[in-house]
Amino acid sequence: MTEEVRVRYAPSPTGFLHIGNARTAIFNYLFARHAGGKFVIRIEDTDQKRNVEGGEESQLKFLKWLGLEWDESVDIGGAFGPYRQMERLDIYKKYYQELLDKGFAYKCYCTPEELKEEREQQMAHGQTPGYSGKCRHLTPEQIAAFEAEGRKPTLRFRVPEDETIEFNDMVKGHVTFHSSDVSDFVIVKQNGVPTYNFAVVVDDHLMKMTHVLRGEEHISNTPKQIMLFHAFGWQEPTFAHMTLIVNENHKKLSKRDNSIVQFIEQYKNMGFLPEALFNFITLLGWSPKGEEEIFSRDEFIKLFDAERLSKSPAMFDKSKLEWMNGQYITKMPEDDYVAMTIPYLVNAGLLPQEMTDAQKDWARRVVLLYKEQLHYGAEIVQLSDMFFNKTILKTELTKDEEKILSGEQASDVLSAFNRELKALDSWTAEVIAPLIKVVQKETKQRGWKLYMPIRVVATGSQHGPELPEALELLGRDLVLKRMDAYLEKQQTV
RNA sequence: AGGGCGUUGGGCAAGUGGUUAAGCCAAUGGAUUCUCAUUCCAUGAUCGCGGGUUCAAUUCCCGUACGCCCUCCCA
Repeated sequence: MTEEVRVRYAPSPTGFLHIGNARTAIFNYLFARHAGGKFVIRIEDTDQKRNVEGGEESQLKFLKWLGLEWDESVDIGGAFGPYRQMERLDIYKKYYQELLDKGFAYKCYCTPEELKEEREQQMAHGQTPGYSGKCRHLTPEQIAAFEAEGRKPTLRFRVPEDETIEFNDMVKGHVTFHSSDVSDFVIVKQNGVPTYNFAVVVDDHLMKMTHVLRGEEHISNTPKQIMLFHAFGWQEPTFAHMTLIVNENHKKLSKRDNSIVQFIEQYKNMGFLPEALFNFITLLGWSPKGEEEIFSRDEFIKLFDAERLSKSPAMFDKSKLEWMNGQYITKMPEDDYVAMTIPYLVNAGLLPQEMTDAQKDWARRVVLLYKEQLHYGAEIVQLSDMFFNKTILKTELTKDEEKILSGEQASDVLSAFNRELKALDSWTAEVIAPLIKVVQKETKQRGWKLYMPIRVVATGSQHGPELPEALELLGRDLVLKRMDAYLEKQQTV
């Protein structure tokens, strides 16, 4: 019988969910679901100083928003709880006591200051920084003396002298470390709380994790953890160290990096869709077999294969994300699209909070004009700008606009069109469109020379959606005012 | 400084001991269109560098450069 696959995403609540976190969570999730196994979320909150208020909540909230579901965690419980490390202190105690009793660990009375100085000395002499092992063989008298001083010890793991630690990484292949490159590391801090490297091992064992998929930055922690597994006589899980995600400068994405939008919440606020983000993030450091790039969550579950995790760093390509999100927006149901975009216009003060049915309908039509080209929700504000800018007569024209209006034909076209528009008793794209043809016949102008003058004067911009519909939505009043104002100015000049 | 890992066109990325070295994004050029957008077509890599193994290497081995990660009483 094969063991049930169990994997976990183990965030520390030191911040909100960012791209890197999300990627790790997604891969674990896909791996578990693909194998029909369990996906667990465990909160690693042993660094109380760095924990931030709301961090844990935010992690779960945005994971859920992205479409992940988990089988065990702080919020829904499970058979292997508690799932918050600070609630597992008693459990850890039993295990580190065991290591102490068996001589795998010892008490270290060095102060942080002493250690820091030691490190700096080593660096200054060009040596590899690392703990010297000073407290490895303390006599009972020395210990008593330290205790009498009121010093509180940390617990350090006694790293074996001359041992090769190796493992088969699902991504990197065979990886080897030598124990002499690892110095005795702290497993329990002065305050009695275990460190990450210790707690992970105990938890992963107790929670029966079969695989550990995590970021590559953990690869050098792995030998430490393996030594702990061995000290306990436990079988270590299979490791998979995923590529880092790097920014445009090829640096690891860090929470403090401002060159890139990091947090899932920010993407949500900008109007990125969870499906698109999920899709995009999954393609960071992993690739499917064929040529397709757009996949649903269920398709990913079916396809996911850890063999195809890539070894080299993935760069976060914002423009591709925008493209991908645009693909999802294009396929979105119209109602959803409208519901997503309108709030951005309201927030920008361009639309009233409370709208009449007519206003709603108008806004809907405006917004729908851009459905195919919108990359993300917030972009609607700039894209639809021409429907909210009520300037009658532009005073400053761009070079192109000047060129468009300077032609002799421009005024003819404009006055002819203006006259036709005024004769209209209704105002819809359907009745406006034929008028352009009428003007075409009358002035013998067509194409660029026909449309552009009208567009520039009536809409105030040389770019925009289909002219007749744009004019309809701009409204009769505004369009006529603009044309009149322009023509009048032409005459006075 | 030590250890680990990586290196395929601007970005992502597939792939193989002998191929025209996929595909996507971006860029540029072109076609269509009143413009933007859309759509379509086109354009670009001697696979970091040097050596070796081999009839043959981007693919295997060694070295080197560069990059990144770790070396914390952070995770």
